[in-house]
Amino acid sequence: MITIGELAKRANCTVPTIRYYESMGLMPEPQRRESGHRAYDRGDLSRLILIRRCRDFDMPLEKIKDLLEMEGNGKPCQETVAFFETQRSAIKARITALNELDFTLSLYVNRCQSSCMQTDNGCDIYEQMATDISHADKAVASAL
Amino acid sequence: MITIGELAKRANCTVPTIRYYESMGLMPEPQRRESGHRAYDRGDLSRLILIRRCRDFDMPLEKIKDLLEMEGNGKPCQETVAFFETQRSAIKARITALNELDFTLSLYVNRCQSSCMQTDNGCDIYEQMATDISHADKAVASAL
DNA sequence: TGTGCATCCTAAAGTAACTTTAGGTGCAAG
DNA sequence: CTTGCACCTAAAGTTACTTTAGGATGCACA
Repeated sequence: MITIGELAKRANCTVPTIRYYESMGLMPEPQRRESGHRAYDRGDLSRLILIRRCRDFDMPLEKIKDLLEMEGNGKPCQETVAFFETQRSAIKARITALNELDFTLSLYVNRCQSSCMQTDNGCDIYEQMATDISHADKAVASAL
Repeated sequence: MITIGELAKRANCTVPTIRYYESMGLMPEPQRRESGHRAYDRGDLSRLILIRRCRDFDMPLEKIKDLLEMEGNGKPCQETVAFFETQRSAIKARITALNELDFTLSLYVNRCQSSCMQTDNGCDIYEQMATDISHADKAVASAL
């Protein structure tokens, strides 16, 4: 049996986060020591790691709850796989959008470095940003 | 002069978002018609688009506010460029993390599709997720 | 045995960036 | 003239946490 602090360390999250998951019904109410301190076992750790992993995929807590409740009942695969495929699409779209943003940022930075930061002319980065509604925006808008 | 609905459409955001920005001091209090309806001009549109663009870069509203306040005072470049460089690093890290997540998801999906979804054996996706603490996790943990 | 100091407890409030709701006004078209 | 859409304000709700307040516990060290 391990403490909540240990559990947090091993699952790479904070102590209040674990208590929060408990209050939301994602983590079970654990056993307690005489002192009242929570005592967790290996199963709790697995469950918490699973939750964190799903959160890495931006799965909302409600969905994770559903998934965890499905866990016992035979064939969660169809639904889980479908959800994961959806997540993969979202991830790809997000990557595309981020690449576009990175490109746009590089333009701004380069322009500043080669122009206004050298010459003491005024900087027009704000005008650029406000007017530069490129194809990137549509990608971003639809992906996020 | 355009309505708030028009402005929202052109800046690709919602009407309440604009009112929210106003309440946060990012958008100025606009002129009003006799009816009390807000009336915006071209400058307001530029400003809003600039704000949205910064939000695309995940710049927090407070930072955007600072930037907008710097706008008049000569040389915002140094600070802005530094911020953008930081954002670019964050974006790159995020892309790396997302690629790892996508890869991990593809493993799960492939495994289900070639195994339990074919054979009616039980699905071990949850066990996989709970135990598979690969190198990806560290990347994710540090990038987000 | 005391005495710090980290860790634990609960309950409640705060955070970011919006969205949603409730209850009402203005305006153009049929 | 009434139907329906866009607008108004103020307040509460959302998600996934984090932070704070005010105590209790556990453990190493003198």
